[in-house]
Amino acid sequence: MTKKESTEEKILQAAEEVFVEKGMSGARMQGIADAAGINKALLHYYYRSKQKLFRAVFRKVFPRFLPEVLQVLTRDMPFFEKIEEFIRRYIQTMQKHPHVPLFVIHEFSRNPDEFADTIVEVISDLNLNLVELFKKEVETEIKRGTIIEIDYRHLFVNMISMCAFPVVGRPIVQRIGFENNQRDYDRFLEQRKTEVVKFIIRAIKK
Amino acid sequence: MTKKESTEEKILQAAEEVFVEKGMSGARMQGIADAAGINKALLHYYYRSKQKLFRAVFRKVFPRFLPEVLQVLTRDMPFFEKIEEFIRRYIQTMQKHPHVPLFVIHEFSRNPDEFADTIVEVISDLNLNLVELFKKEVETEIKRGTIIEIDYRHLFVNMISMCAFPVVGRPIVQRIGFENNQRDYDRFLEQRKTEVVKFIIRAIKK
DNA sequence: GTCTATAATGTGATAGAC
DNA sequence: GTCTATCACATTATAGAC
Repeated sequence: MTKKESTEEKILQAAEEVFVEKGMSGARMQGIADAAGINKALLHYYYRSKQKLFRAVFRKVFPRFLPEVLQVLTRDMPFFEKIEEFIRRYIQTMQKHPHVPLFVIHEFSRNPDEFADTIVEVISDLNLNLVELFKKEVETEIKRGTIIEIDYRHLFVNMISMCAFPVVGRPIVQRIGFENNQRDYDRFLEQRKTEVVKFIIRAIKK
Repeated sequence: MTKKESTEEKILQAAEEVFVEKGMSGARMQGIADAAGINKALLHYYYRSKQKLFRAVFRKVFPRFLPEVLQVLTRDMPFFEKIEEFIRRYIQTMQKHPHVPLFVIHEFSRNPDEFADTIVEVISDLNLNLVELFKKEVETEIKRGTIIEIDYRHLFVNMISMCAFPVVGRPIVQRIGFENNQRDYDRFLEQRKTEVVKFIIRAIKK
């Protein structure tokens, strides 16, 4: 690895930390430089502007929001097992990168046009057909009579919601429902890997 | 109403709009002054600093996140109907104030200590016993044999998640799953008022 | 109470030496 | 490629007239 690549990578890494924590408008170039252990001017040498650096970070982080986990949907395994695997992995990923969903949603909400192309691009690469694939699979199971009649979009959003929201809203949910006890909430999230699966399957199984 | 109260209220209203849209660090005092149709200096005359003004806004907006809707839980009505009413109202409130949950979560995450007292205070006023009350009600239904054995916390978080997340994550979900069609997504949210209820009841009914 | 003008500082970005 | 020094401008906040 050349020295150039190393520094550039170090900057991106530091920028990710700072941007994800403080958001675009809250982050400071000086803070990123400090986190990277380099000089402010170098940031501009490599990335020209704060906005361009942010775009690079967003491009890097976004895929984790619709994690590779979606790939699970392509596997050849029974429907219920697939759901189980999906839930387990999605919560796992959220636990590993707890700030990602809030970061992605927040920045994208504030500035949809800025990142629409990035999202479309990433989706096209990874997941375009995956939603369609999920739809077909749900419809197949309905015909088979293994699950009840249900709109695949509601089912899918229910799944994502129950996995992502407890992580996105953690600061508040933990404080209100768990006396702000971190260990308890970690246990709670761990339990959800099985609880959510049971809940979903019970809701749709015929 | 005196002129003083009127101006102060106008400022708070404008500040709410701007802060909720851009966040604490993204908002500008000039922008708030413009939105209120007054001069920048007046903001400081009434609220001394940006931070103090923001605190006032947060204090005002937060209760909508755990809406008065939680009060539904205190009503004397059958358990399943109560759930139905809760879901319907919660989604309704989120539709009406779609930016609130993201705003509250984002700002609180970035600065928990700054708002912890506000949250505790509001919760104490409104909802402290409500979670406890929900717990008892769930346990009663379990004993009665009307619903399956389930941890009330998972059930409650599931309910909140399926209502709030589709609104919080709307910009992205709408783009990925609904070709960014606003009407379709509005319809989708409207459907959820009944779909989520059916989903939940099916998941817990014995 | 409300305004204009301005101070005081923060911040993104660039120039230029090495 | 990396640094120091600095510019240009945005932004919060205050002073002081009315």
